[in-house]
Formats: sequence, structure tokens, C-alpha cells
Amino acid sequence: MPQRAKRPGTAKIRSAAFRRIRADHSSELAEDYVELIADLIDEKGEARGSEVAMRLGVANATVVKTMKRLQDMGLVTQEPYRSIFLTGDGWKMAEDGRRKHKIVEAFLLALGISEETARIDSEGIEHHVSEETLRAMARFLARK
Amino acid sequence: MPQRAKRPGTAKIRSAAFRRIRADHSSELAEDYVELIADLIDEKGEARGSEVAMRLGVANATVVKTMKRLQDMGLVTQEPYRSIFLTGDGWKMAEDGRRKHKIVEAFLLALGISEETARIDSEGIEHHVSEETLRAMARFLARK
DNA sequence: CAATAGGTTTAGCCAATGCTAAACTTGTGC
DNA sequence: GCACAAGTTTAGCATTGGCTAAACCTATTG
Ligand SMILES: [Mn+2]
Ligand SMILES: [Mn+2]
Ligand SMILES: [Mn+2]
Ligand SMILES: [Mn+2]
Repeated sequence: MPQRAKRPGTAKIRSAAFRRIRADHSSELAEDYVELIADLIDEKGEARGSEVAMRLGVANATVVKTMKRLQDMGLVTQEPYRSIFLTGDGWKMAEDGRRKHKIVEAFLLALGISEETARIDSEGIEHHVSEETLRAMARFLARK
Repeated sequence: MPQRAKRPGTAKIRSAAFRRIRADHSSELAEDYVELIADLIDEKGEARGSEVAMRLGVANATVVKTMKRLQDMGLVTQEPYRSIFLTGDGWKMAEDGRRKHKIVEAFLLALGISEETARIDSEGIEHHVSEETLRAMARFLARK
């Protein structure tokens, strides 16, 4: 139907935000995994798949499957029945995740939010803040 | 292997945040769809599937499939080849989404973030802020 | 040093979200 | 009124990220 004339849209521009979100989501899981693996290595000396599963609240089989993907992405290495190690890229991603996570959580606390809520909300928000927003949060923390 | 003794963990508690995030993600898509449909109805008098697809930056077929799910959830109604309507529940979800979205976006702007970035970041952050955090943001806006 | 408890992986299933290409409607304009 | 361009839906496929149950290793321990 040649009906419904449409002017050249701003729609394409608007869709950028949604595209960004879909991109964020695909990296989000990887970020949480490597950050958690880094924490386990630092805390207990090694990261076992079952411990990752427990902390994330998912089944062991889910972690095994995800590890294969993370290996393909070059973020972790693992031998069957052995614990998990991070590659150089894995450590880099983990460090960057920690950096963002710390800023967001500290910012929420500075805003007067309870520890419990700050911990929970920051776990989700951290993946959707741009560098510009992180800078603004850091600025707020510095001058507050 | 009865190796590696483990003390009764705080892991279960910690996993709550990740469970919340997984829950957030499953409602996130529905929220963005109904909010966008509400906007289209208000702006142009009707919401066409193809317009939704364009604004979200996805294929038409993807919207058709998602609409089926949203219908099953009781959020929208649609006849084949016709435009999309929101149910009472759909409007309620859209209004709630708008409310959160506005607070988050206004908050980011008040923090000194550019319009472009505030628009993009708020599109993702809105789905991961608890009511407590929203209240803190509103408080900041009020007294700032 | 062998049995076995218990951690780990495999197999197979499901739902959600994307996509492209092909088929199908419908509103307009001739 | 009909043809057809353009908008919509269907069909079929792929990936991600969950799950359970069954099979498989391995480190401790008797
Ligand atoms: Mn994190
Ligand atoms: Mn996280
Ligand atoms: Mn929104
Ligand atoms: Mn959104």
C-alpha cells in the first residue's frame, strides 16, 4: 500500500540507544563472569566452575556451556575437571569491570542509598553507563 | 571428590543480585515495547509494527514475533495487518516505564551529562533501578 | 592402592530474540 | 473496479542462556 506517507525519520537516530542496549547485553554476561572469576582467584586462589555457578545462582551445566563461549572469545582458559584461569584479555576486562562497578556502587552509596540496594542496583547499572556518565559520577564523588 | 571443604556460604545471598538482573532483563524488552507503542499512539495517533521496528532498529519480523508474546502477556492487542493497541495493563506498564525513564534521564542531566548521553544511558539504566534508588534520584532533583 | 563420594561434564531439552527470504494483504491511483 | 507497490506476516534458521538427568573423573580415605 502506497498509503501512509512518511517523512524522512529521526527514527534511525533514535534507534541508536536501543542498539547500544542490545550490544551492552551481549557483553554483560561475559563481564560479570570474568569479574567474578577474578574475585574468586584473588579471594581463594582459584576459581572452580561450581563456585561460579553458586555465586551467580545458575546450574553447573550453564557455567560449563558459558565457559566454552568465553574460551572462544579468548577471555578464559580451562582444562576439563580443572579450575578456570583468565587470559590477558580476561584480566583486562575484569579490571575494567571492577573499576566501573566500584564507581557506580560508591556513587549510589554517596547518594544515600542503602548498602544492600547499592550492591544490587550497581550490579545491573554498571553495564549501561557510558564513560561520560562514569566521569560525572566520579566528579560527584570527588566534590561531594 | 570429597576434597575442598566449603563452609556454609554467603554465596546464596550474593547470588540475589544476579537473579534480580536476570529478572530485570526478561521484563526489559516488554517495557521498552509498550513504552514505545504508547509514545507512537500519542504522537501519531496509531502504532504500526513497522514503525516500532524502525525505532527499535530491528527487523519487522522480529516485532511481529514479539507482539505475539506481548499479546500472550495481555499487554497489547492487534488484528493482522492492523495497528497495535495497548490493553489496560499495557498502559499501566507504559506509564510506569515513562515515570522511571523520566526520573533517570532528568537525574543524569542534572548530574551534568550531555543530552545525547543522558538519552542513551537512561534507556538502559531505567530497567535496573530499584524504587529506593528512584526516590534518591528524585530527592536529588528536588533539592539540587 | 582401590573404592567411592562428590564435583564436573555431556546430552538433550526449552524459551527468548534476532535475522532473511518468500508469501500474503491492502489501500490507492489509474 | 483492478493492479500493483508497499506494508505485513510466515517460514525457517541461528545463537544465547537457562534447566535436569545421566554419565564421567578424581582426590581422599580406609
Ligand atoms: Mn560487576
Ligand atoms: Mn554486573
Ligand atoms: Mn524507557
Ligand atoms: Mn529502556
